[in-house]
Amino acid sequence: MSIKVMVVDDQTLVREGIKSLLSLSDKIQVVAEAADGQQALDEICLQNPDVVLMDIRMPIKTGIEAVALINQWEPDSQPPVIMLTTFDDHQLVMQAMQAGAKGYLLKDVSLETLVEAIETVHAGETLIQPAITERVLQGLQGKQNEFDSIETPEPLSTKEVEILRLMAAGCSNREISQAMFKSEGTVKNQVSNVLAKLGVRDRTRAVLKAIEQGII
Amino acid sequence: MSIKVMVVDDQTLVREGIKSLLSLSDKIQVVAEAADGQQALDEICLQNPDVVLMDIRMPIKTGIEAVALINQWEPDSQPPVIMLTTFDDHQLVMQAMQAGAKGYLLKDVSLETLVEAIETVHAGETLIQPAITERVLQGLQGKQNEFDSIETPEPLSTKEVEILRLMAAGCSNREISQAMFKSEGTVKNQVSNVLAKLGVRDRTRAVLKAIEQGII
DNA sequence: TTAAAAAAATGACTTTTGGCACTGCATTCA
DNA sequence: TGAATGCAGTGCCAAAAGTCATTTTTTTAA
Repeated sequence: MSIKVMVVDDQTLVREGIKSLLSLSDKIQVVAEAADGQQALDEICLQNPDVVLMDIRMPIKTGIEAVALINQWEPDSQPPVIMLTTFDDHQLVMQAMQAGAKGYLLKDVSLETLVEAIETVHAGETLIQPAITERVLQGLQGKQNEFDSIETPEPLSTKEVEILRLMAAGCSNREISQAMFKSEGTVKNQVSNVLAKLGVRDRTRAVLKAIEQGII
Repeated sequence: MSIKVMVVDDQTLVREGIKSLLSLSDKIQVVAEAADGQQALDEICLQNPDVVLMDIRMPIKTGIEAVALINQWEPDSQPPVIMLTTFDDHQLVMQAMQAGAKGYLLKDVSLETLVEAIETVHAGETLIQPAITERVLQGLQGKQNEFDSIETPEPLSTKEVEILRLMAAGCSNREISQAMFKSEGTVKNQVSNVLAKLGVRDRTRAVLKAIEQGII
């Protein structure tokens, strides 16, 4: 029994393309489509899809409005909605999630990933990607979520900035220790301090944050 | 005899979708694809498509840059290029036209329109306002930017780009594995491949390189 | 249908990272 | 004097990252 999917996107080429693509999978059956949020609502009632793939930016009724309205229906008649997004959409994506979308995927995703995501939400599970792609969407100049933003931007000492610069140059702890004539253990401690002050958990993010904030 | 078409778009879903869609028409045969301008140039040499459909906004080399470079080739080896654009972005479109594109289409067109557009440019005509555009082209084809990438960076596969983007979002291997519905071991292998192809030794450098080259 | 190729997974392994607790040392300031 | 602070170092530990060889699965092509 294949999963009944509905595709909502205002761009004909994209919508038809995704339809055509999904038709290659025998696990998926595209049973409906729509070019805007309003049409989507109507079609869902008519066709009862198992899963809805919905673009965010659409005329008449946006994907966000559509999701919000779907969420007011009786739980049994609510199909899970996966938002399809581009890199430009971060704010909208968060709105959509709050409105009740079950997850979102970048359009930059492979067919296999898409199919697996559809299967996942159809099985009643939540897409894990949201928490992750959020950061992709936010990109380099992303803003923090509310919890992080309470952070006191704890100032880095001169040495810590030096360390951070070397980290951002791609140096390993050992290389940093050699560059700064310190023991590797000391460097590790310093790196830990930097991570803590920046509120991140590993050096990759520290570097990203440093670039973000123009520290380097 | 069908028209050999190449599809260039960085968003996998869109690219594959258009490919799949075009395959429905027996007038069209998709013989190649690419995810960025650089790949596009390589593929054109290899596959000799009759017509190229190209997105404007892409990493590494934009559609505009790619068109500009194609236009430096010998006239016989220049396939006509149709730009695909998401929004009505006059600025970029005009740049692309000046760089030598034969026309542009919004992605919001039907399959039939797309096919007709392909046939049109394949017949040697220009898509929009031929008289005017043609003149504009004549006047502005002298100046070219010459940035040749001497290094041939080994091209990343679709999945590898997906991985790299997640890496650049600060995701751990485990998070990536969850986002892509793969095992952590597989992700480690893939990450290793990405590192090798980028010629770097750890993920921090990979991310830095990705940022440098605009992959993310 | 079978063979070859690509993608995915596994397991064993080494290195790197990051966290933590604790010591020592020098400087500053009340 | 002594408490506080910042910097350096040590040792230990667990987790994550990265490498490699190999197997299994899936896809693709012949």
